[in-house]
Parts: sequence; structure tokens; C-alpha cells
Amino acid sequence: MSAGPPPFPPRRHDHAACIAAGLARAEETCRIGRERLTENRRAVLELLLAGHRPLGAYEIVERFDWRGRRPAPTQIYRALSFLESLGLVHRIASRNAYVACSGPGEGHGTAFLVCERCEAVAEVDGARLGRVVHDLAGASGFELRTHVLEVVGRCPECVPAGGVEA
Amino acid sequence: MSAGPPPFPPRRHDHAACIAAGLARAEETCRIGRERLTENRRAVLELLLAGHRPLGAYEIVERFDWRGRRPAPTQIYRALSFLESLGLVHRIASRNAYVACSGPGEGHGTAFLVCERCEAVAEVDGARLGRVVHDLAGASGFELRTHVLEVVGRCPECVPAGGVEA
DNA sequence: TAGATAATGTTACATCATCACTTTTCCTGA
DNA sequence: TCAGGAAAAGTGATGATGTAACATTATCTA
Repeated sequence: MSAGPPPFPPRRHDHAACIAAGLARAEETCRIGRERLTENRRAVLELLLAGHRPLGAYEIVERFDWRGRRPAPTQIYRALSFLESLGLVHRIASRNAYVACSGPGEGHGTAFLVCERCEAVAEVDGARLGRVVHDLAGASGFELRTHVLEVVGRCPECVPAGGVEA
Repeated sequence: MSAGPPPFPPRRHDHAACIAAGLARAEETCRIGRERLTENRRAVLELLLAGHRPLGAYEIVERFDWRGRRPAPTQIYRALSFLESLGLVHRIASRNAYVACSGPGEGHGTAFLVCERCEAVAEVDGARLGRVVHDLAGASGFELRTHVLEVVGRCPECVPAGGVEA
């Protein structure tokens, strides 16, 4: 049930390694799907991995040092939709923002825990959630294709801090 | 467990009555909370109730016949956030759109079933979902405040229709 | 009825996302 | 190895969504 790394990585962890792992996973995914992880796509993914929180498309544009210039939004959106189609990136609908996928591809019980204070995002997955969503839809005669579950609150690091600041 | 009206109302139902009921509920809610259901707010709510599907803010602007002129987006957003704060309207994040609340206020197990073909939206609520979300968050040490669950697929009326048209 | 508070009116602007079209890059097979 | 086609990138414009700031008007309350 609960194998794998903790959903919220500790504030200090081997970030370089976790970026490298993400890129390696992307390369593997592309290789398998016979897709190309071009320079643009790779760069966008890298920024998301480095950000370690949801970034808006225009935030990505700003961070993009791309042979000295900045790419047009179009480029970013193209890369994002490519990466999304491979499950390497997810859109956080409640924030109009994007995060690098932290785990293996789309289970049918995926949820995002979004910290409203520090903006950290954890991706969690549970068969039980998948079943509940499935049943909830089924009970209404609804044919499920996909779902968006975003849980908003405080991550473990931010629970102690009270108030609404930040 | 499954009392109340069917989550997806039949295509033909007493729509006037269901609008009236929505408005009555809003008036009651405002009375209790000592809030004012002003002309603007009431009109926005009425449009959402009449639409019976998620409307974008600018769609509301267009439908708004407001003493012959059209209101600025600001007005609409102000009404929407007021109505949202009272739980009379919900934002469908995955669509940047808004629907009138169809049931009693915020349980902690609310989900929206969004038909990708006809755009109908049903609001469903289940204690089981609430528990799963709660547990999912808790297992990560996450302190839950609220959540967004949007299930995308086909409503019962649209399941028969194949293809991706519309 | 004065003063405080809430809501509205109005303009401008910030942010998010896509379209249409051209050019370049890369892959494939003769 | 190079022609031809497909995929990706480059570029400019524009559409769609959402807020900020501030003046004005309506409503409540003492």
C-alpha cells in the first residue's frame, strides 16, 4: 500500500538527483513511445522538475534562458501538451499551472495534494480512490473517462505555521 | 445513501420550478447569513440556474441584459465570488466555468460529473469519497482544507452516442 | 439624518491560451 | 547521399479569462 518515497519530499533532499531521475524517466518514456524529447521539451520538463512546484506557463517563459532570448508562449504550450500527453507533466487545473510528474504514469486513482502556503505539490495514487470515483460515476450512469482531484490544504512542513500568510 | 433527485435530471423536467427552487434556496441562505442577494447577484445566479450547465464568466456577460447594457466582467466576477462564498455556485476548474449549486451546501465529499459531450454537470456527494480524500491526505501528513474533484466522461444521455463529436 | 459600510460603475490592465502561417530540422527510403 | 515528407520550431497576432484601482452610489445603523 505505502511503498515508494514520501509524497512530500523533505525540504532538503538530493534535488539534482531527483531532476536527473525525472529526465531519465522522460527519456525512457520517449524511447518506448518512439517520441522525441527535443531540446525545448527537455528544457521545459527540466524547469518543472527544478521548480518542484506548479509553474504557470508564463513563469516557464520567464525562466527560460533560451539561447539568450525568450520563447513565445506557444512554444511552451506545445512542449507542455506533448509532455502531458506522455504523462510526464500534469496540469493543476485549480491553479492554471503545471507540475512534473513525480511517479509512474497515470493510475486511475491519482490525486494532487496542493499546499496553499508553500505551493508544494505531491502526487498520490490510491486504488481505493480509483474505486470510489468509479463507483460514484457508475451510480449515476456516468461513463468515466478521466478525473481531476486536487486537494488543497497544508503540507506537513506548513501545518505548524498558523495564519493565512503567504 | 441514494435519496434525492437523480444527479442528472432528465432532459425535460420542470425547469422553471427548478430555477425558482434555486432562487428560493439562495434567498434563504442569504437571510440566514445576513447577506444581501442584490439584483446583480440574483441575476447571475438566475442565468446559471437557467443555463443548467457550466457557463464561462464571459458567457454570463453576454447573456446579461442589464438595463439595455452589458456589465463589465468585474461585476460578474464579484457576483460569482459572492455566490461561491455562500456555496450557491461552484467553479468547475477544469473548464474555467461556473455552475449553480444543485444541492445543499458543501459536504466534504462533493464531486462534479462533467459530460464532455453535452456539458451537463451533476453534483454528487458521498461520505465515502469524503473519507477517502481525508485518508489520502492524512496518510501524507497533509492537512486538508478543501478539494476539487471533477470527473470527466459521458452522462447517461450521451453514453449511447459514440464518437467524439461535439 | 450623519457616518460607516457594502455594493456598484468604469477604466485599464494582467494573465492564460490558441490560431495561422512560415521556416527549419529530422527521419526515411530510393 | 540526397530528395521528399513529416514533425517540430519560429513568429506575430489575437482570443479568453481574471484583477486592480479608484470614484460613485446605495444601504444599514445608531
